[in-house]
Amino acid sequence: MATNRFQYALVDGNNFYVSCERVFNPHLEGRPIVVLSNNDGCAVARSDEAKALGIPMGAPHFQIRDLLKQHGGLALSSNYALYSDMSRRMMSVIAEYSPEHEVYSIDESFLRFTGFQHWNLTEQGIRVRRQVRQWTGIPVGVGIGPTKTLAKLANRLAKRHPDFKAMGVCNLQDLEPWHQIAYFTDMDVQDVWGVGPRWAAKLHEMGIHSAQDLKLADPETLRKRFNVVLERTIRELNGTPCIPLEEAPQPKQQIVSSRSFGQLLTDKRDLMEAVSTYAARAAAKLRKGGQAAGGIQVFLSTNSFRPDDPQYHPSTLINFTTPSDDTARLIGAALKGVNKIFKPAYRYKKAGVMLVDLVSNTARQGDLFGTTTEPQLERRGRLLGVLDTLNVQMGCGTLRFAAEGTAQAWRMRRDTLTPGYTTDWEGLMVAKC
DNA sequence: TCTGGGGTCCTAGGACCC
DNA sequence: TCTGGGGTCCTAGGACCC
Repeated sequence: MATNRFQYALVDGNNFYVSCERVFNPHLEGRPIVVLSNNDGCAVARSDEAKALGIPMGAPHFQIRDLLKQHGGLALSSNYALYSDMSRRMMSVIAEYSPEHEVYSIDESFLRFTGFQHWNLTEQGIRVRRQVRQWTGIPVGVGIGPTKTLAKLANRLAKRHPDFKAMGVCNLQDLEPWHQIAYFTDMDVQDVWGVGPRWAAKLHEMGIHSAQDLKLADPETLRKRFNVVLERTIRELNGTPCIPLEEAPQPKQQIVSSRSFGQLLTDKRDLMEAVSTYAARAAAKLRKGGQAAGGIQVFLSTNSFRPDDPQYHPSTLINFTTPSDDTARLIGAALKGVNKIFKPAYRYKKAGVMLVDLVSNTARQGDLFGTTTEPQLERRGRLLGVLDTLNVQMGCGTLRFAAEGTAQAWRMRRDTLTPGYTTDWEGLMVAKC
């Protein structure tokens, strides 16, 4: 492989949520552990032992409960407050290794090395891995290559291939060309970043089975049969960077807040409470990003896993005359939406809101026909600021609007939630002598 | 009984304008 | 006998990601 000016490293946590739990509870080591999605629905993270039992990603909890029990395993409710905090700690360690750093997801980040030609990046990979482990307790894998797609691919080898697993680092630069071809030929095309199940099936039909096949495919032809995204993937596999490093988070284009309910709902008041809560949560996210929404979409849904039940999946969009970040206004619009689409006699499983047409709060258009004056907006902003601060400091939902309800019969299930070890004074560990 | 949530980008096709 | 064409904007749907 020719030496590029840049090299990318992808550092990501192994079985991240499970690893976060294990940091604080050593009894979880060596056992099949899964972390469940919201509402304790299905497995979203699995320990190696759980994977070895054949538990697939997304397996419904009720289908794997017995298997886990038989093997001394455990299913935990997800503790996102804990995982976000652990993520922040992990990222701050990783960021020390290059001035060019992108946080790609809760457990993954890219580093770019520019002008590090004389460094041994494999050594750097080993160091970052050791340091993250030592400082946060999280095991990570490191993949290094001349593009993001290749770094992802190398990371997969680092975590899964016996040749690299012990070291936990795979640097494509270290491999002889024939050796690289062997690894690429060994990898199914669906395991390439950017190729999902649909495209993989179509590619297999065309005789493109492995990462190596895709690398050698004609980008122009595949662009016509698929789209420009796949063309970029092919070019990236060949060492041409097409996907930029995004060091600053991009402003959001939409904000979604939705949840399945702990039980099926039929009462309109329950739905109104739930939707109000989601609208409030979305509004808080909106203000955190310094944005305002031009509209809000509300949706309800029955349980589509029960095809014999009457199905109903309505949605409606309410546009504002001027963009807003005011919880009260968003809740008001959301409730209007519920009124519009709610029909009795259905059993609802899920509801949500989506904020759309987001604009930066600094560049907001004034309300030509509105009655709200600047000082009123100003006071309103201060009030919402206090609400946000309190909810961050004292916990989400400490201060809320009456429309969100108090009993909240529809709240999600979290039967096996672990303590907020690093995010809640009550969850702090106690050392006993 | 029990099946997640939150995002992005691309494309095709229709509406509309001149 | 004869009925344009090009550009832009918007939306829905489909694919992908974690």
